[in-house]
Amino acid sequence: MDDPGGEDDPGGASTDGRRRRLSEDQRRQQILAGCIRVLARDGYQQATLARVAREAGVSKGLVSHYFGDRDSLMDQTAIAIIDDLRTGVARRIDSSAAVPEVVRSAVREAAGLGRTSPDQLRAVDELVHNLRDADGRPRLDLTVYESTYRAQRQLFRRGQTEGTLRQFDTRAMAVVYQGAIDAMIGYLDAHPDVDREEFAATTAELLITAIRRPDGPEGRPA
Amino acid sequence: MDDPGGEDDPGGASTDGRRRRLSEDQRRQQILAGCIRVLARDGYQQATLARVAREAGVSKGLVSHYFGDRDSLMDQTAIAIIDDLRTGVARRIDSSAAVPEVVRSAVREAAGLGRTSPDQLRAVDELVHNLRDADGRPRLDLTVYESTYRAQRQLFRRGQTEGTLRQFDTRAMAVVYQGAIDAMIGYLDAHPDVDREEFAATTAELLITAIRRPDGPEGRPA
Amino acid sequence: MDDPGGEDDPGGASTDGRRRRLSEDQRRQQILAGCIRVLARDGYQQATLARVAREAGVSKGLVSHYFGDRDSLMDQTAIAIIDDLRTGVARRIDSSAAVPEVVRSAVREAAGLGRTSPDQLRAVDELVHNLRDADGRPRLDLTVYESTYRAQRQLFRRGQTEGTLRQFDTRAMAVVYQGAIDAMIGYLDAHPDVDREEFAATTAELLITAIRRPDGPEGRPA
Amino acid sequence: MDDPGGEDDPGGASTDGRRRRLSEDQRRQQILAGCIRVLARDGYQQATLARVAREAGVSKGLVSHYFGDRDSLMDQTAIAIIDDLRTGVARRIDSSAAVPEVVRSAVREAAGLGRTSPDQLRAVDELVHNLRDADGRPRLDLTVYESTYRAQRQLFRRGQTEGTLRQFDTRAMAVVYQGAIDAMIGYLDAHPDVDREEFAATTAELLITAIRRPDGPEGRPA
DNA sequence: CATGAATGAGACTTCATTCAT
DNA sequence: GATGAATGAAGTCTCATTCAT
Repeated sequence: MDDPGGEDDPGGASTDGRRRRLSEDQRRQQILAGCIRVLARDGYQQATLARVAREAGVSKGLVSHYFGDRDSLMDQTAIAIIDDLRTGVARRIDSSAAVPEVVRSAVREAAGLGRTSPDQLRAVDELVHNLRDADGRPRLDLTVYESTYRAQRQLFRRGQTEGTLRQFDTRAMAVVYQGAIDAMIGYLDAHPDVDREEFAATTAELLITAIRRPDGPEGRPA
Repeated sequence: MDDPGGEDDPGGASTDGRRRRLSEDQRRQQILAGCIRVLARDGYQQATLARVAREAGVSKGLVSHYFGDRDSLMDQTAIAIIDDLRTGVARRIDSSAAVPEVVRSAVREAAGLGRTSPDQLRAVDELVHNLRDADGRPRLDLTVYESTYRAQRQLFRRGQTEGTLRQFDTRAMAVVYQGAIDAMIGYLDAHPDVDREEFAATTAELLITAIRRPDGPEGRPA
Repeated sequence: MDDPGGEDDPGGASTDGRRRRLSEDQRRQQILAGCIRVLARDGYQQATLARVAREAGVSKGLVSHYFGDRDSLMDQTAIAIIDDLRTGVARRIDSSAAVPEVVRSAVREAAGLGRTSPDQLRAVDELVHNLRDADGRPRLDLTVYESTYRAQRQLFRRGQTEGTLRQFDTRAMAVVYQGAIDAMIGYLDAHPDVDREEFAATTAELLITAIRRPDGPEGRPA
Repeated sequence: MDDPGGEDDPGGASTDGRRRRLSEDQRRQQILAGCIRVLARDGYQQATLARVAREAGVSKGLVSHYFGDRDSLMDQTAIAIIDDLRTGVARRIDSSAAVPEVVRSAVREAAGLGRTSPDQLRAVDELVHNLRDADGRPRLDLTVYESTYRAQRQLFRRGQTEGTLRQFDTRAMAVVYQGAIDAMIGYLDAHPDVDREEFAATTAELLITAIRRPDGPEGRPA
């Protein structure tokens, strides 16, 4: 192999002082990764351009070059994370299964994210709570949650139609459900000693208990 | 009394040009109220000392005088809000009632807070997500939630002992429960058109369904 | 006099490290004076806020506090200089005298400005040539010159009516006249060794020769 | 000739994506033309290397390659413009004609430049007012104007010797004359609606009136 | 030769904090 | 006690310059 640059250091600071010319996409990924790490570790306020650049192993100017101003960087970081997380979870869930099973899978996957993508979760939390529009109003709160709620209500309605779920207000349940998931993620993040699989399974059963058809064909898993 | 300023203007900017000499406690309340309003309206980042002072109708210097530096002001604001909210909710709930009834009351009260104290809720949310220790780690997340979880687990255990609740993992359920409450508050805040009472009642029943003893003495409300 | 602050240091940097609380007007004057000196000495580009602040003997923050952003500072500096110069010259000229005499006075006063207010002249020159609107177009060029031209054309017309001046295009002459004045100021500024009074008198006669009624009542001065 | 690029695109951005290999001189002209356009349109401050390069249709690196640093580019641009303008005007003027006629031609040509070379005039104005030596002092003011004044004084002396001009201080008159020309150019630039030929002729007569021998052989033009 | 990705110095601006009044 | 003028430490952003490709 002639390629002297065989190392792959995706998202890591290259600490050799040399300039490296990377493709635009590689650079953007590198910077996004640094931004996510800083957000997760230091919070939105401390996620200054200087820190992001240092974490990504690039100069401050390059961050501005690729992402414009700070607001834009944070916006794009949020979008990238949300997209990533959704894609990943969606890929690992068989959403055509019986609804209680989908709920189990989704809770399990959500808990799994806390292990596989803790930085992304913390970062997106920072972003959701801090990004604001130019007029000062929260930027992501509504958009993100509304689309999530919509998908969950559709899932619940399917379960009701299929008879695995009892009748209930899908809107309220979507809020309860998502709130429970987020709280679980936060709890697991704060308590690394807890058995994640077990906690997720327990949580899933609690939620399923709230929604399943009491005498329905879906009982507890063996 | 010669004092012409007999008015009580709790939390409002005094627009008469005269300095008023208020008791230390009144001043602190005045400043805290301003801080809460700014946090709720503009978010943590924009809650600068200048804005807080202007909103409270006092000088910047006075804020520093009473609360030290910004971090300390925010800390004390968070503590004051949490204390306020807890005291208020606790006073309006008969915690000795049957557990499902306590849950109904608590959910209803939580929803009511969104109407009576929206600023406090938004402000405390900002604070919980942004306050950090000197070493950069989140300051409130653990402390606040742990004590809440503890109280809720005790409540659930009582219900299990008394037979109104079925057996379940109280830890996981506390997390689900608190997550649902928080999500409901956020949802109601973002959707002012929703009937709060009804949404809260619906939410409460969803949660109760998850925990009540199926054939227990506690059925659904008439 | 009880006033302990008897020193007058108009426009000079107070180099004692102590804070001094001055009236808003004094501070503004102090900063404007510093800005003018820097513009005159270093040019528009080098007139950074840091230099202006250092020259004025205040902190950078104070400049922003009183003048907003850099553009606004420069705008206000330009306005202040132009106003100053016009007021001063107008006060020293008897504009009701015969027009050739007014021209002589005006040229003499213009030349005098180069001695009494060289910094203001250099500064305003920098500003006129560099200030631009938000859309990138020159900001002062037109406004300043148009009003000057207007006044001069009125003067010329009076002379023509009174018979001291011959008939000529007052618009073109206003342009020639003002161009000559500006050039003279620039020349005298670049050649400090030249006898200003004499050069101004000579210049004035050249201009008067171009406009006076050949056989009019106004001949050359003895 | 293998060179397929036989077109001459003086000063235009080449929008075909292909690199063209041009002679050094062509490249320099291309860049200078871009620099002049940017200076004329956007002013000295906004004439960044990136903009110049984009306007010229070359890369930033090439600008640096051919012109060294920004100061050097601007210097060379100024020199090129001044040289161009002088050469052009000199070629179109019969400087051996009677002096009043030379003045008429020169004023007319100066006015014509505003039509044929407005960018060059605006650009050189920006440069004259902004270029500074390393020690911060104006770079072009003196040099440029001194040589101009010298040439004009020689012209005036010839007129005095030949009897077409009266006796006057040639130094002061050179200043008046050049100031008038510059002012006229600026005025015409700001007032495109004005009849340039007529304005120039009027201006020329005003100047000639100031300097011609009253009873000399040169009267007004028919 | 030519490009433009990458750097880093430095400008502007905001704001927590101090302190003379 | 109370004020807000004043400071100075960051932070964001731009851009001249360098250099790997």
